[in-house]
Amino acid sequence: MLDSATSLRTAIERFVKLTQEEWEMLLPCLKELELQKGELFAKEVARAHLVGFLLEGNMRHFYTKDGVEQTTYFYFEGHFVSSYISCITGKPSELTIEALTDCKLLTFSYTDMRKLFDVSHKWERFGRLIAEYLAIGLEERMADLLLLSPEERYIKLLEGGKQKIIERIPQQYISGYLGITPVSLSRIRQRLLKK
Amino acid sequence: MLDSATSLRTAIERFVKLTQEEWEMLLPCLKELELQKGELFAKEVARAHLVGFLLEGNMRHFYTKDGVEQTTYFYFEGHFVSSYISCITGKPSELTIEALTDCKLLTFSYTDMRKLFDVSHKWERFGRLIAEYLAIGLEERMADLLLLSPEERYIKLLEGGKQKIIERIPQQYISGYLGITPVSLSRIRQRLLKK
DNA sequence: CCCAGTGATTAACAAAAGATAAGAAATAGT
DNA sequence: ACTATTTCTTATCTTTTGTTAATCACTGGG
Repeated sequence: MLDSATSLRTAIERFVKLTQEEWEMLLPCLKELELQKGELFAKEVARAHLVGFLLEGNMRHFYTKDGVEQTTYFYFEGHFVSSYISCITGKPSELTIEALTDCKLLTFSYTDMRKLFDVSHKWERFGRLIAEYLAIGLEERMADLLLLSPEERYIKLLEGGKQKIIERIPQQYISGYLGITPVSLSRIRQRLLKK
Repeated sequence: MLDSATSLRTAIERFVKLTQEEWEMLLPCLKELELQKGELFAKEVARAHLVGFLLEGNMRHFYTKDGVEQTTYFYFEGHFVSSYISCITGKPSELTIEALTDCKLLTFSYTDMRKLFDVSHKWERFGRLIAEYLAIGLEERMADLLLLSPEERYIKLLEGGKQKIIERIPQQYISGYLGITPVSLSRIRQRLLKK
């Protein structure tokens, strides 16, 4: 627990530096959680508005449309996992987060987080920076979807900093992330090989 | 100036209630700006990291790819206008904001905003809530692009709360917002008429 | 070592989108 | 009111994607 908490603290301090006192405001809110491959994180926990910090493993995050799962995001160690939008809005999440491998997480409730926002300017700032970080990622994602063709998006994924996705995630899920079908991704790969 | 400042205060107070004192922290940072139809807001101002509040008029926001403009967002009265991501990241903006009609704005620099974040927990919270608001919008946008077909996205635009876009924005720009060409949008409209 | 199950590829066809160009409709300016 | 521009629609053709189904490749369990 100590090690894992340290790893969380490091992640938080990429956004704001904490005093020991500030750090100890969060500590009692933390719980450990282990998930086996295939288990779900967000669905049942959606109404509890849980935020996770991924210590080990990979997860994916998908919407369900007409009974079909559409993967839209992946999580790796050292990053926060949450249907954050549903935490923010308070509305039930329409997405599911699934462990792609066995996972270890630290969790805390967004309700507790909100309390920290209230009592601490520093934690409030953390909240701002996390939301900004989210927005930056989403903006780039949206721009890619609007400006690039599926093939260009795949090339960008290959060449861009998202190596982990290529290395660790099955293609059927990557295709969802790119907004196309697995069949179409396979064709794109074939086309690129012939160049 | 007084009226317009009141309108800005109302917009801000949809996020946080301000005391008179807090409000007066922002007041001296405000400047009025008028743009004529076709004039640009963000491009030259990108490095100044200006944030605008739109009092009158409509604007659009577009990326330029291979010399072609791709519209991705619209602004209407009563809303904030900014390449906010570039304010946050400090990187120069790759997007341009253009007045679609004559416009009146109140502006302030993000540098000033940042100072308010430093000295006031309340303003910091405003920063968080703005970023969260941005993220919520972007997440929905991204999900729509990944989950819906162009036709479904157009129908959602027709039926959803974005009436202003349909009413006031030329189709050539709407098509960019939907991620398709103007020709394709015209065909979709034709298809829907025949149903 | 074989077999079942899953994931990836390939094939064939239908539907939709992009590109380009030409024509119709709407708008703005004089 | 008329012309000039711009915007929207329509048409044609090519490219790409979606869909469905069959095949191939890989993995893990017995």
